[in-house]
Amino acid sequence: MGAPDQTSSVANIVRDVVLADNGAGSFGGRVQTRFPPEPNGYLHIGHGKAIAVNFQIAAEFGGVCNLRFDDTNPAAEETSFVEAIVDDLAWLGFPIDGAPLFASDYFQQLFEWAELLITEGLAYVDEQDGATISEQRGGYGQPGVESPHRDRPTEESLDLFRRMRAGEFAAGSRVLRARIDMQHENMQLRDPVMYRIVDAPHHRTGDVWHVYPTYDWAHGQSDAIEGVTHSLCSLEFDSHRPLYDWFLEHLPLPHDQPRQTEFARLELTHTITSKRKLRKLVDDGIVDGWDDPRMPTLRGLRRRGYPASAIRDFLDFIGVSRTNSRNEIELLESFVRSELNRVAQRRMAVLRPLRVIVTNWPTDALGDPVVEWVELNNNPENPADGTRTAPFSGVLHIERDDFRADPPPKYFRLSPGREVRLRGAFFVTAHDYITDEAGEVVEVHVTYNPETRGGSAPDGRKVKSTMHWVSAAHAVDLTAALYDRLFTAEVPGEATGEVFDDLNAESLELLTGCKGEPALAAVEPGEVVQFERLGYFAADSREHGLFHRTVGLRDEWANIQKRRG
RNA sequence: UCCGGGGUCGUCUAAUGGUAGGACAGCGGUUUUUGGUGCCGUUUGUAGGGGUUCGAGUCCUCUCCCCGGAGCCA
Repeated sequence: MGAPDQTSSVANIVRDVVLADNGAGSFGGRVQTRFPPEPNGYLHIGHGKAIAVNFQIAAEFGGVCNLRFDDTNPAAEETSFVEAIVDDLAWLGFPIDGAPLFASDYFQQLFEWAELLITEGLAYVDEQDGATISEQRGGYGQPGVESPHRDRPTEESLDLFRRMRAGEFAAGSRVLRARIDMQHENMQLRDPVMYRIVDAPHHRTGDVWHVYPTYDWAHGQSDAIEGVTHSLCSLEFDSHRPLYDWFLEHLPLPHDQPRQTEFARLELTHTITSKRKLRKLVDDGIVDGWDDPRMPTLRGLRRRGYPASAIRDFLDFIGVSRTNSRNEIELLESFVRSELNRVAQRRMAVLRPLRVIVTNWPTDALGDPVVEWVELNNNPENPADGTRTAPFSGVLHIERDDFRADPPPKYFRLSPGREVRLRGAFFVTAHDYITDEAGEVVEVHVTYNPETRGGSAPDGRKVKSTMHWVSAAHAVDLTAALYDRLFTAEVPGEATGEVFDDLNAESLELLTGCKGEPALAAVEPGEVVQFERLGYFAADSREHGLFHRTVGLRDEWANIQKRRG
C-alpha cells in the first residue's frame, strides 16, 4: 500500500457542493461550469487555477466547461486578447471545443430582462451622478439614503432606459439600478447599478450599444442562459452571491437556477498576479511584452520553459479551499524540476569561464593539440535518449567556481594537488595556477591521466568530484539571459506594490560570455536543456542563442556556504 | 463601526467525534561519472480560554487574529 492519495483531481470544497447537489437531485444530475475571463489582458498562473478547477470538475462529472468572455466593459477589451486567451488555454492543456462564448452575445436578452424588472417595479433609472449615488449608499453600519428617483413611475423608467440605449444621454448622466433595499447590511444589495452609459466602441458589437451591463447584472444571467449549473468564482464575490441569487429569482430562466460557489484564488510568493501591475510592466516597457519570460503569464511561463504538464500537476496538487493562502513558488518549481529532470537533455556549459591547460596533453605533427571525442549521456534518467560526443583537447574552460586555490573544508572540486574527474573524459590533477595583478586566478594547469579515459580509473579509485567542461577551441559563445525571480522580493512590498515600483530595466540580470559545447546547436527553439550543475535553461523561441533560466538545480554546496555565513 | 468569510507543521493541504497524515521547504545520512536524480531517516502544527463527551482539530460558548465588502471594474 502506498501513501494515501491526497492529490484529488478536484478539490473537496467544490466537489462537495456538486456531490450534494447531485445527491439532492438538483440540476437533474447535470454539471456544467464555465471559465469567464475578461478579454482585457493575458492569462496568468492565477487564472490557471480557475481554469483547472472549472474544466476538471466538469470532466469529473461528465459535464462541459464553457469558455465565456465577460466582455461587458468595452473600455479595455480587445479581440487580440480573445485570441491569446484561447491559445493559452490550449497550450495549458484545456483546448476549447469550437468557438468561445461571449457575454456580449446576450446583450439583447439582458436588455429585455432589465425591461421586465422595470415593469415589475424592481428596477429604476437614476439620474444622479456617481458621487451622489455612492454617498447615498451609506457605509458599514451606516444607513443608506433612497434616491429621489427610486419611486418614479415604471413607464417613466422604461422610457428613459430605452432612450439611454438609443444614445440620447451623455455617459455618466444616468444609470439603471435594481430596486432592492437601501438599508441592507450587505452593500451589494443597496440598489446596485445594472447598466451604465459608455461611449467607447465594443470589440464585438461596435457602436450598436450605448448602455452596458455591469458584472453583477451580466454574470449570473449569462450563466443561466448557458445552462451553467455551478458558477465557481473567487472569494471576493462572496458578498455578491445574494445579489446573484436575487436577480435570478426574479427572472424567467430557461434552465435551473445556477449556484455560485466561491474559493480562494491562487497566490504565489515572488509572483505578481495583479493584472493591473502586469499591464503596467508591459506599458512602461520594463518587460518585452506579455510573453516576457519574467512574467507570470502563461505565455511568459511557456517562454521561460515551464512545461504545461508541470503547471497542471501543480494546480492539481494544491487543491482548492476557502482559506486565503499563498503558495511558495518553490512548490511550483519542484513540479517543474521533476518534469524537466525526466525529459530535459543534458548539456555542458560554463557561465564564467576559467581557462584550464592540460600540460601533458599530446600535440600533433603540426604542434597543435590533439582532439579526442568523448561520449556523454544525453540523460542519465532516460537511457533511451542515447549519447552524444564532445571534443576534448588541451585547452579547456571550466566554471570559475570549480577551482579554489585555497579550498575550504568540504570543497570537493578542483584545487592544487587534487584529482577530479572531467565528466566523460579523464581524471585530471591540478599542479599550478596563474593569477592576475588583483590576485584572481586566471589559468589553471593540470595533468591528465591517459589511463582514465571515459572517466574511470583502472585501479577503481574514486574521486570526490565530477566537473563539467568545454573545449576552448570548440566552444560556442552563448548569450544566456538569466532571468531569475524578478518581480519578486518578499511579501511586505509585494502586496502594496512598492517593490513593483522599484523595478527598472537595470534590475535585469544579464550574464553574457557563456560558453557551451557545440551540441547546443541541436537545441530547438523553446526546448529546455539542463546545463549540468547550472540548472535548466530554455532556448528562446524567437531570438537565436538566447537562453532563459527556467529553474535552478538544488545546490548543496551553495547551502554549505550559506550556513557558514 | 456593520455584514460576510476564514484560522491544522515554516508554506500549502488531509483527517464518518476515535493513532493529527502528505507534499514542498529544512536538517542528517546514503547512492551516484551532474554537490543533479534516487533512496533512508528526521525536526516542527490543531490561535487562546471555558464547556459537552469514555474520547474534540471536528460539537457548544466566549475571546483573539487575518481576509473581503460602501466602482457607473471584473
